[in-house]
Amino acid sequence: MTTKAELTSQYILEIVAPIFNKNGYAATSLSDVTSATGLTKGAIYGNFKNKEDLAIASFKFTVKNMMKRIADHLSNSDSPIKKLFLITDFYRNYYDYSKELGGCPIINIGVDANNQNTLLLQRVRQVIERIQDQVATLIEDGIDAGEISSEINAMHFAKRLDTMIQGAIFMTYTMDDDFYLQDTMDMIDNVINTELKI
Amino acid sequence: MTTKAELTSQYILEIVAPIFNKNGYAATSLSDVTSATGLTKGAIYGNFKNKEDLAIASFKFTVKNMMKRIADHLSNSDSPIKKLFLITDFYRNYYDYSKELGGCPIINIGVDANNQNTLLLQRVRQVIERIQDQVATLIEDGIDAGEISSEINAMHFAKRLDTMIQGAIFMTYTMDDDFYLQDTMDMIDNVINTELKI
DNA sequence: AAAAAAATATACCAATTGGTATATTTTAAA
DNA sequence: TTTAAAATATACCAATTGGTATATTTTTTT
Repeated sequence: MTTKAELTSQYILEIVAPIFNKNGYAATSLSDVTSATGLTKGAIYGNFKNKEDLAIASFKFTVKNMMKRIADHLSNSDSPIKKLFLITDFYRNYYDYSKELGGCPIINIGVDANNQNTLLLQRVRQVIERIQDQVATLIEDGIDAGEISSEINAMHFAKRLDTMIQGAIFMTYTMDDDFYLQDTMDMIDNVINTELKI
Repeated sequence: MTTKAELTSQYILEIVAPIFNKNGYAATSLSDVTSATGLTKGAIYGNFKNKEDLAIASFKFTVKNMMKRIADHLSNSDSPIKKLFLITDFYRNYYDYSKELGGCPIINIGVDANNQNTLLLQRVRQVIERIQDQVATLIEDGIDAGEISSEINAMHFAKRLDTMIQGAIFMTYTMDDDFYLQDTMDMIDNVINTELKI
């Protein structure tokens, strides 16, 4: 059964997660939190230990949303190589989608937490590792299925993919220009076609 | 002649620029500034209009340092194509070097200023555009010199290069792993050799 | 419906925030 | 070396910060 507090916690995160994602930890004050939610400090501190706890929960909330969205998109095919193309397809719409979340949580919190908040940085690293593991597994599945060249180093390629995608997201956000994201996805599609695909 | 205040301004920037770069705007307080410099608010506000003015001056200071360093490195060759390789060569040592600056100013301030500080974001965009223009010019020079294929779209390639480099810097910092930077430079060198070089 | 428990609101706290007016010191000009 | 000007330090300001103790309300259990 869902208690009142659980509903409130969920409601707080829905409202607050994009704010932390957009502004970062230090630039988000508790008055931002209370005024956005319409709740008082009593309600906030009744549901979260402190500001850091709320920021971490917010990051987890945003990432969970994002990961579910990717997983849903990838479920449109059973073929590993097609799933790879579905990844680039997902990121072609990422600028619009991620704006709803307050930006890309990995870049925003990754940069914000570096030199600032160890716990948050740890979380970001875990998420990056998880994503890379999933992509690497996908590639290995593709090799096993005879869709992808066995010459490919799965984790190595996963890291390259991730690096290019993060670069594209950063550039698109900073320059407010979707070209970077689209062009990078073109490039990755091309690599998949010419280097991975059998 | 250099006045006392000019020396002080310079001194303040030397100390404070890495702090703003590391922590971001909101997470850097004026007490951080005074305690790091050993000066009082009187001295700070005598030399800078306000916190924002100091943050912008800090960003300019850091970028100037970085741009000079790149320019110096590129002066080791007159050949445009060799200058391209010198760019990747420069970024192979970027993690260590940029740590002295408090991190990569483009990524740090780019992310920090987005949705937060319009003036700072404008500055970041200008720097990115300047860098891309310089790389594009380099490629055009290479085409004119017969070193680079005339098939190459200079600005297009400059943007791709920039995107990959920023992605690599972000990943290396966030994961504290120089692999991303080294591997991306390997990749770019390979692209230059196989797609650009005549 | 009454009582117990849970959740939220209120009122407060000391510390810190960016910023300023003014006093003091240091520098440069006469 | 005196004097004017420039630079820096001091002392203060209201507003805001994250956080807490307690009062009140709401929910759940009996």
